[in-house]
Amino acid sequence: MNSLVEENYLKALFTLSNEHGEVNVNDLSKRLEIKMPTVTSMMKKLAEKELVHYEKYRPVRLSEMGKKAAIHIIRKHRLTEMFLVEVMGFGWEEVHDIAEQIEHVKSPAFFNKMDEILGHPSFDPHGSPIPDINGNIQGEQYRKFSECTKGEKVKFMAVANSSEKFLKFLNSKGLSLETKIEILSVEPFDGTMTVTYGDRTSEVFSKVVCDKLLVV
Amino acid sequence: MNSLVEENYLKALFTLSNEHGEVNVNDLSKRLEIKMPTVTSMMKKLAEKELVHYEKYRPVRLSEMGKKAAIHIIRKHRLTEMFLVEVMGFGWEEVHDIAEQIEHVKSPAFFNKMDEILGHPSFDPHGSPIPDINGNIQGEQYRKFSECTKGEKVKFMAVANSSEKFLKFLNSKGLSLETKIEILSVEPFDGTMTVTYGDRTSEVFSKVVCDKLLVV
DNA sequence: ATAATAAGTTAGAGAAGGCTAACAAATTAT
DNA sequence: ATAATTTGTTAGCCTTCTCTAACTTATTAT
Repeated sequence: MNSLVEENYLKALFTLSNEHGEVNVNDLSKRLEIKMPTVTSMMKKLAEKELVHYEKYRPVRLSEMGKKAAIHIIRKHRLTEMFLVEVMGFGWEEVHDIAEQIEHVKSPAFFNKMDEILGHPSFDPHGSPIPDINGNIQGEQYRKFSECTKGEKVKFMAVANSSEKFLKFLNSKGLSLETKIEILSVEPFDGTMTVTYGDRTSEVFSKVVCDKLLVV
Repeated sequence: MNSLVEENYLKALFTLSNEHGEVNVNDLSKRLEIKMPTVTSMMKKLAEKELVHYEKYRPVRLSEMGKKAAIHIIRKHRLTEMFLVEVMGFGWEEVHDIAEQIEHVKSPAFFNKMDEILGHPSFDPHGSPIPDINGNIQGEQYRKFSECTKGEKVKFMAVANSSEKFLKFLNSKGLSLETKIEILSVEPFDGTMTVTYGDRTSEVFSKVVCDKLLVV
């Protein structure tokens, strides 16, 4: 069995490799807010346990075993988020930190019960896919909103970041998943977009925001 | 903030002192399955943090602060058990180990939401009182069933032990909370009791079992 | 009252996971 | 091509929580 700390490394490794491809010790260090020497030594340990492939000075890759373990934790995290929103009535901006703790609970029965109560959902409240019990992930490939162009009409499907601050910002803009957005203009200089959706006739979003919106 | 490990010591200290009065290092050691020298050194640490009163070779007592912290964890544990049974549909025999993990979650909002969804329950699925948010405990004082005598008719109100094994035994005997039990006879030699309840005309319970049944 | 047993403490060690300081390798910029 | 910068590693140390071995105090039994 992997420790809570190991689980956090595996999860970070998985999500970083989905975001960037290759994952360096430095990326992990920044994501986990743990100093590089500590990360290096953990990589040695995880390599020893055959959860990662690691050679010094080279990027780190999850092994098949490591990937399986990571997906299992991500499943627990996302099921928990869904449960917190759908069953307990939390807002999508409140659930990340709680799920971050509950994902480490050791009890297949607990998460299977959540899954059952929720009717085996495929996506969490932030639009991220929930792996099934065998680790299969419904592979929706979304586009970054920031890469869309003037005149396009797209549907907001997921966020690339579940921090409370960002989600509260979206709440304040009345923007929720499944909303259809039309791009009125894109400022070439800094990527700022002017858009319309729902009853908002004209809202302006910076590139920082648009980068975190995933659409189809 | 207290660590998960400290929380477990505080909780054990609280429940043991409710069961026995004085709590010795040895009692804690047995309950937590941690060797005595480790317990001794943790007592020093908790005394340093003013969570317990401790002098060497003497029994340990929780300080007011320590008691408050312990009650807070017990509240989280019992709310969780109630939630698992009432909202998620688990059996009373399945919830202890899961609650043991979830009780350490740091999120007042999470437990307050449970409390609200459950309608501020006063007792958990095992009949133990759930402290309210201010630490007040509905102080029902139950009798040990094993101390009752022939001819008495009592009501089963709580169990003194929530282990899966014991609760599965009670399930197999069709015995659940609120059941009225009549004592047909008590064997003076070993305290074995012959009883009747529900549709069971004659069941025999050893003292080991009767000690764990709390009645009124 | 003293011997035997149980309970408690001290000392020292170890695993896990974190850190800083110093150095080495790799990458980027000139 | 070399210098500067960034990234990664090694070495050594710290804290938390655990242990065993050896010793001391307290309790129980004769």
